[in-house]
Amino acid sequence: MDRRIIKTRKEIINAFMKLLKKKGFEKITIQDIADEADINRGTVYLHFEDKYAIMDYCIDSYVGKLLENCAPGEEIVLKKEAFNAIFNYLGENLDIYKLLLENDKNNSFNQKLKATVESQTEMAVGHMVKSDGASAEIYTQFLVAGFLGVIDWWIRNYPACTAEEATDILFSMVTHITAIE
Amino acid sequence: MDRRIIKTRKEIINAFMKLLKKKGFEKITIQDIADEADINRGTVYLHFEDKYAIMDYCIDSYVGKLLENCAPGEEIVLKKEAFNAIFNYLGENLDIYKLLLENDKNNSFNQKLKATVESQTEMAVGHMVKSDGASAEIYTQFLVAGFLGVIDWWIRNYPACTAEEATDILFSMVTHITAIE
DNA sequence: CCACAAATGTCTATTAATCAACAGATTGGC
DNA sequence: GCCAATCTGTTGATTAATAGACATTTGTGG
Repeated sequence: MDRRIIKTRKEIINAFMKLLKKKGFEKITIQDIADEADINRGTVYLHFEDKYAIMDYCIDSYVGKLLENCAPGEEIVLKKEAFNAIFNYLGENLDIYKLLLENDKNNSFNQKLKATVESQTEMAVGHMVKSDGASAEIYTQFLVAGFLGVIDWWIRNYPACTAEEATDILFSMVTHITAIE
Repeated sequence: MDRRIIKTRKEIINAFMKLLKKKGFEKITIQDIADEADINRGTVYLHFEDKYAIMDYCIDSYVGKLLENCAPGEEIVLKKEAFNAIFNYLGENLDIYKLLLENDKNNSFNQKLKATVESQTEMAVGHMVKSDGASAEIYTQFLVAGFLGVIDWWIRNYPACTAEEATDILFSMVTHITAIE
C-alpha cells in the first residue's frame, strides 16, 4: 500500500489516542485530531467518517495487535504460554488498553476479541473433550465468556493481581473444566 | 509552506544524521537515506541534488538552530549570558555538533557560523571601542577568530572543560581585550 | 578481469495530501 | 436569547510524493 496512507493513518490514531488520554472521547474534535497529528483537517475525512469510526478503527487495530503479538497464526487459548503472553502483553501496554476499555461504550472491544477467541476455542474444545455438539458448544461458550470476563476485569482493575497470578488461576480453572468429562 | 515539504525534509535530515552516526558520510547512499526515512528514493532527489547537498543543508540548519536558540534576534557575542547559552546548548546537543564537525571537510560549519558572528561582533566592537576603521576591524577579526576557534576546540575535545569554565575563560579574555584601548 | 549486484539519476502516470473557501451546525459567555 | 467563535462536512484546484521503469555507473567477490 502507498506509504502515505500508512503514515497518515498512524498519525491519526496516535493523535487520537493522545487526545483520548488528555481530554476523553466526548471532548475530542476532528480539528483537534488534525492539529495534533499535524495534518490537514480534510485529510482526516479522507480516512474516517467521524471520530466514532476512528475509535472503532483503534479498537480493531489494538485487538489485532494483541492477538498477533500473543499467538501469531496459532491457537490462542487453552495453552498456558498463550495466557501468559496475553497478560504480559496487556501489562506492558496497559495504559492503551485501559483507555480503550474505559471509552468503549458499545463493548466493541470484547466483541471483536470474542470473534477470534471463540473460533479458536471451538477447535481446542473439539480436540480435548469428546462430546456431542450441544455440550461442546456449552463448554466453548462458558470458556470464552469466562476468559473474556477475566481479561476485561484484569485490565480495568490492574494491579489487582500480577500477570502470573492471573495466568495461573485462569489456566487452572480451564484445565479443571475441560477435565470434567 | 506545505506541511509535506517540511515533514519530508525533516525525515531526510533525521535519517541522514542517524546514518552519519552509524556508518559515516562516505558509506551513506541515497538508497540508505530513503530506506531509513521510509520515503521514496525519488523523493530525496526532489529535495536535494546529492548527499553533499544534504550535508550542507544539515550544517546550515544546525548552525541556524544554534544561533536562534542562543540569541534570538539580538547580539550574540560579547555578552556573558550569550556565551553561556551557546556552550550549554552545544553541550546538550554535543553528539550532533560533534558529528557535523567531524564530517565537515570544507569547514562549512565554521564559515556559516562566522557569517553571523562576524557581523554582530562588528556592531558590538563599534559600540565598545572608539577606534578608527582599521583598528576596529582588527579587534573584530581577532575576536571572531578566537571565539570560533574556542567553539571548535570545545566541541571536538569535550569534556576537556565544562561549559561554565569555557564561558568564564572566554569572557574574561574578551573583556580584557576590549578594555585594552 | 569479468560478472553480477547495488546504487544512481531521470522519467512518467497516478494518487494522496494540501490549502482555501464555503455554508450550515454547535457551543459557550454575556 | 443572542452573538461570536468554533467546529463541521464538503468542494475544487493545486502540489508533493508514490511506484515502477529505465539506461547507466559503480564496486565487490569469484
